Formats: sequence, C-alpha cells, structure tokens
Amino acid sequence: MGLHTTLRALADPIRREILNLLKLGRLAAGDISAHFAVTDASISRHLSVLKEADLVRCTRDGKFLYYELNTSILEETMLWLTDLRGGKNNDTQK
Amino acid sequence: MGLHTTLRALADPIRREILNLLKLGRLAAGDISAHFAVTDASISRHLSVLKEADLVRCTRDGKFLYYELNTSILEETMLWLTDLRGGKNNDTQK
DNA sequence: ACTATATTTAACAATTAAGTTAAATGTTAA
DNA sequence: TTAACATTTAACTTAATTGTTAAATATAGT
Repeated sequence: MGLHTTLRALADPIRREILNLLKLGRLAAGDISAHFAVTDASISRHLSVLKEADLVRCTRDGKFLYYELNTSILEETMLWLTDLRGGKNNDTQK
Repeated sequence: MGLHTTLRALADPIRREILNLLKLGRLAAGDISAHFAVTDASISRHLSVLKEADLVRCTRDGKFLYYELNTSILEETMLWLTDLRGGKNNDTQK
C-alpha cells in the first residue's frame, strides 16, 4: 500500500518487535502475543496493521493463524532512505 | 533518540516532504512552510519533531533560521531494515 | 449439537498527535 | 526604542492511535 503505510506500521515498538520475532520463522498469533504484556486483542490489531501494510502474511492451519514476515515490501522504504541520503552526501559515480 | 524517534518522525507525509525539499540544500523555515497548505506554526512543530530526531540541523542567520538535512542519523534505520530482511532472505556470505 | 480453543471484531476510554489562532521571542533597521 | 519581520511557543480543538473488556467467528474434538 505504499511508503506511508509501511512507515506508519514501523512507527510502533510492539509492531517492530513482532517483526523481529518473525525473523526466526512463522509464528501463531497466540505465540506472538505471549511475548507481550498487552492483551491478545491488542496484538491482534497490531497484526492487522502489519498485514494491511503487507509486512506480514497470514495463513490458517487448523485453529491457528500463522504469521510470517514479508520483507519484499521493505524495498521501497530502503530506496527512499537511500535516495534521501544520496541526494546530500554521495556522488553520482561510485 | 534512536530508532523509535527516527521512525516516528518519518511516519508523517509532511515531514517526509520537508526532508525531500532539504535534499537540494538548506532552506529557511519560511521557505519550507511556503510549500505547504498548513500554517507556519504547524510546520514549525513538524520541524521541531525532525530536529528532535536529529534528522535536521538548524542554524540562525540574521532573522532567518536555516534548516538542513542530517542524513547520518538514517544509518541506524537502514541497518535495522537490512537486518530484518537479511534474517529471512539472505545468506551470511556475500 | 455442544464444548473448548484460537483469534478477531466491536464498543468504549485514555493517550497522543496534528491543526488552528493568538501571544511571545529574537533580529534588523529606522 | 519602536516598528516590522521571521519564527516559535502556548492554549485549545479535533482526529487518530492504543489499550481494555466483552461479544463474535472459526475450527476441532466429543
């Protein structure tokens, strides 16, 4: 959904920590919320923000919903940051 | 300061546009706010958020306050993003 | 069909963020 | 020192975000 949605999603410490957890592999919603001091409902909403930003993907397996990282969406953000830096400090030729 | 402050500051479209403007060089606060449809006071607060995040630096010259980009603060964010991607998709070697 | 488990959604309260107008601060020049 | 300009800060309003509890949905096992 674009740079804005991505950065909004990343601008919360719980959501960033969720992404860090998912670096190790996919996890069920319950396993994720077990890591935090807030309610399942609160984590569920954080997950929906991450999902809307396409930073995570979700698949059901039995009664569990597994979340996994989708890092491809970060390309746009990396490019934007690189461009921001490059405009001021870098040369155009390597 | 740190990653959280940086990402919070980047999570607003006006603040991102301000940073884009500053890629071309330093600008006075008034020149910056001239680009936007909100009041000077509103832009001033956005600038203070960027300044607190150390994404911009500010120097007075006569009655003007000039803002300029400080991109070095973006390193930490780039590293975090790279690590997030790397944990899932990349190898450790090259 | 009933119960238990896993998770989300709805409704609401509390906090934070962003915008506005008006007053305050700092600088320059008359 | 007064006036004009540039910008910020204060006080306030409104909108968005985060968290809670309670109800709803989905699946599996009995």
